[in-house]
Amino acid sequence: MAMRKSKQETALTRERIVRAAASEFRQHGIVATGLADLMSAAGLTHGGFYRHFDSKDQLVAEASAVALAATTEKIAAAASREPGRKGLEAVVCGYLSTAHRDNPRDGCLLAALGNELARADVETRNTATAAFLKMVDIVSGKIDEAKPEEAKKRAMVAVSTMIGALTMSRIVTDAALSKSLLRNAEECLTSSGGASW
Amino acid sequence: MAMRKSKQETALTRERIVRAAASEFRQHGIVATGLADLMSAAGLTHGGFYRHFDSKDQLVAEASAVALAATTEKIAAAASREPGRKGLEAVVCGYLSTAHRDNPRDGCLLAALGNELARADVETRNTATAAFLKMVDIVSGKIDEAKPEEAKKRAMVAVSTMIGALTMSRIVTDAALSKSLLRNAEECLTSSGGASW
DNA sequence: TGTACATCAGTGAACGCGCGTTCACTGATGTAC
DNA sequence: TGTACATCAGTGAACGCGCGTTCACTGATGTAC
Repeated sequence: MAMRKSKQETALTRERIVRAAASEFRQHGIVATGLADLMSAAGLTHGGFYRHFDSKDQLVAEASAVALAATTEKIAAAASREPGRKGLEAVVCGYLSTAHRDNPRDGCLLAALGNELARADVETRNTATAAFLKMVDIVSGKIDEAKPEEAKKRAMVAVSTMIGALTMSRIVTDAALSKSLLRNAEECLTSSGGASW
Repeated sequence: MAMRKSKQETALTRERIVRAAASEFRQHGIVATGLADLMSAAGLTHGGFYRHFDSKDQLVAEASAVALAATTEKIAAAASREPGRKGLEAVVCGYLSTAHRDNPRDGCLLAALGNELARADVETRNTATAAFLKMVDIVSGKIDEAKPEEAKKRAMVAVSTMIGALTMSRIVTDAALSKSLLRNAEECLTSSGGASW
């Protein structure tokens, strides 16, 4: 049963653990996810964990980085599909979809872990900060009717709105309200010249 | 040492536990807060917990209700201080203040526990839903330039923005960025006739 | 190319610890007469 | 009003359990000659 694996297999195993962690943390939260759960989700026993990582915190940092990279890539892809405001709409619609709401395990880490990230160690929070700024930059690049500085401000608020609305849509027990939350935020963020509030 | 307390004292003790829980949960998260920590924060030993509550989940529900009631009251108070848009500004400035950011233990539960609330039991989530709607109603009442239905939509988005921006301001490791997050959201939510995004 | 040996990925049991929960006990409170 | 007794808030020890972490062991991989 127990046996050494080739270097290639070892690297794949490590990736598998990180991906499983990225999913499990987003689904159940960091504190609530045990290493044993996580390793068995990756198809391994928990004893082997420390061949790959120094601690749970290190895995949290790596898994967070992987999860955030996936999200920024998705957002960048949606943004580049169409130019200007149309691209912005694609980003917002994707982020504020019921599919995203119902699948935190492969969705945005910032919305899935919010408060736990605020309590995570510095490395993880640095990664989260960088990812947030990247999202802001992508969105900002799609607001072409404003000066860059102003566009960045608006983008920062827009991303905050997306995170807040998605988070609330997952908390709320009323299905209609949950959907309204997503749709209202979407409308508000994509209405071009309309009134603000 | 161990002795029976009067009914009056018992009621006060119970209140003390709920208030301590409301603080500790918001500061450290629900899962990360142990009953022993919590009881000693209330000046008691952990053994006595079950004289007052059936389970940790029951305390979570009660503490959440108390915390959320305090926040909706604060918001209502700020809103009623001045009429119309001025009142809205007071609400937003208070919510998006650095004082609020730096003191989750007596701040908004929705921002402090975000993702953990999404995983809490139904009773707790119902309470959170009701509190969110109350906040939306208060804000909505201050948007007097729009029709009630439209005002409610905007209020829902505004509250989502507030929660998202406060959450992000706590995650981010860059102090200047953290402050920008709060200020940009504040500006955006209080600028009257300006462009949207 | 083939043989001998060191390496180390993964297993499964164990470590101490703190969790939520239970319980025997204490002794002042509250009640019955 | 005073006495006798039941109640029960709070203590502190203990319950089983799962946590993060460590470790002896296995045996195929990788390396040295």
